[in-house]
Amino acid sequence: MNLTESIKRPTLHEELVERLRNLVVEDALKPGEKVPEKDLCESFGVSRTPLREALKVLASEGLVVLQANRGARVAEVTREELENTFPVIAMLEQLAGELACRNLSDAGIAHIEKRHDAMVKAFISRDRKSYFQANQDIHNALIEGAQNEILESHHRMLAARVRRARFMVNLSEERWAQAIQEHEQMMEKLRARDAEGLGQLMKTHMMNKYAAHIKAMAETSDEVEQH
Amino acid sequence: MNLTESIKRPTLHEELVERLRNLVVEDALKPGEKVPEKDLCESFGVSRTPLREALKVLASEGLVVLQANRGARVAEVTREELENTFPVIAMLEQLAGELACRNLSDAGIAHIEKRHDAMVKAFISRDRKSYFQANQDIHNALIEGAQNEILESHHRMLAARVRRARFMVNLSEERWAQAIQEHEQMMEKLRARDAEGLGQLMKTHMMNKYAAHIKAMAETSDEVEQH
DNA sequence: AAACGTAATTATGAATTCATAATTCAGTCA
DNA sequence: TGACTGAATTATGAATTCATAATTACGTTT
Repeated sequence: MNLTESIKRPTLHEELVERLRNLVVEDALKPGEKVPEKDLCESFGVSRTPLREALKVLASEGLVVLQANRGARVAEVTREELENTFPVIAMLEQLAGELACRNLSDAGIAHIEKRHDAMVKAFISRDRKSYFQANQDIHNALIEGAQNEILESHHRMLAARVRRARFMVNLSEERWAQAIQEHEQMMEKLRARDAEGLGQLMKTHMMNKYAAHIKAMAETSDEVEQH
Repeated sequence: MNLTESIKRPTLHEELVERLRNLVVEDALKPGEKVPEKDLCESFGVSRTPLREALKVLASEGLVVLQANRGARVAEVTREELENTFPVIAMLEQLAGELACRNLSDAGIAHIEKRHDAMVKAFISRDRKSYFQANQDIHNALIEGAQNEILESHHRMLAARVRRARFMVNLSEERWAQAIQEHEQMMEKLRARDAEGLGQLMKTHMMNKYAAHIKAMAETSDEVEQH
């Protein structure tokens, strides 16, 4: 046990940052919506001061936008923002792959292997919910496995901004199969502890995910136009 | 001109974030030091509320550390943090190099060429101040040239954390010459708009900078031990 | 009725106040 | 003298208050 570790007692505003972030990521507060300061204060039972502090932090993370004298709005996820974000996430995932190969313990790899198997099973039975969960677990384990806090925090920030695009819901059958295949390859590289290889694959995997998202978006807007 | 662009009128806390960030990066507030809330309020002529809001933001950027009921301290730059930060910056620079090659205008490249020449001149006359300035300008121009706001903001955040290490002061003659050579190569790739090539070089350039820093640190601590 | 202008209301940014935790300092006792 | 105790002081987190900007509601005019 590390006795130098400081006692964890979250302050009010830290707690609020967490909660508000969830509201935004979970889509309880929709993009473009005004953040109802007063209501939130009441439902959380806090005064405006800590809530506003939390909003400032969220703004610096890009999850909300502050307009002088007009309060905060949930940031819109623009096409341009996604276009800019994906390449950055892809680079971070590449680095994470490289580092995870070097720094993960055998047990850590074994754990990912288990989640991978669960993910494949979920794919076979077309259980989207379990699939997404396993997929998420694998990516998180790889990021954590990199053992680089800076990398992790920046990845988390970017992932939060992107997750709101909810691009996973319109996962096509093709893309799903392709993603599984990519994950198979990733596992091979991880088992072989081929750092460069895994990094390269993770980068590509992320960019393919983006491409699929763009494609799905285009198709959706086509449908809309037809109405 | 874009008429939809909102009017820029910085609020108090945004202004303070800027100013405080500078105080930390410029080393006016030293790592580990307590941030003197009261004094800063007086010298800036503001109340504690906006200043504290600014501190929360700086904390989320990792520049200061908040301790519950004990205020804020300037974050220490640990060896481990540097070790984690450099590879991440290097990846971002790689991406910036690739994107800059594709997105910079010819005029943009010409401008960088000018600053490069100024940098070489400064090297020849061993004018450290001008050298650092030109170097900084070149890197900034390349990051901006990537035309990716997400990339830019995350790079800025990380650069701020690292700049405080003041690793540039102990620039050895060897490393200096090597850096110039690397910059020459970078210019070649940029002129040729070789995106992959420039990206690769910028990544390596950053990691070499890190290696030189580590070496300089080791030598400094050796000297200390001899005393 | 639609458009404009103005007053009332509300929301926001920032200062101030308040309760409490942390720190300093003085006094006591070994 | 030096370590400990507890009161006084200070600093901090959060609530409240206050001034002002933004929004809404209303009335007037055409």
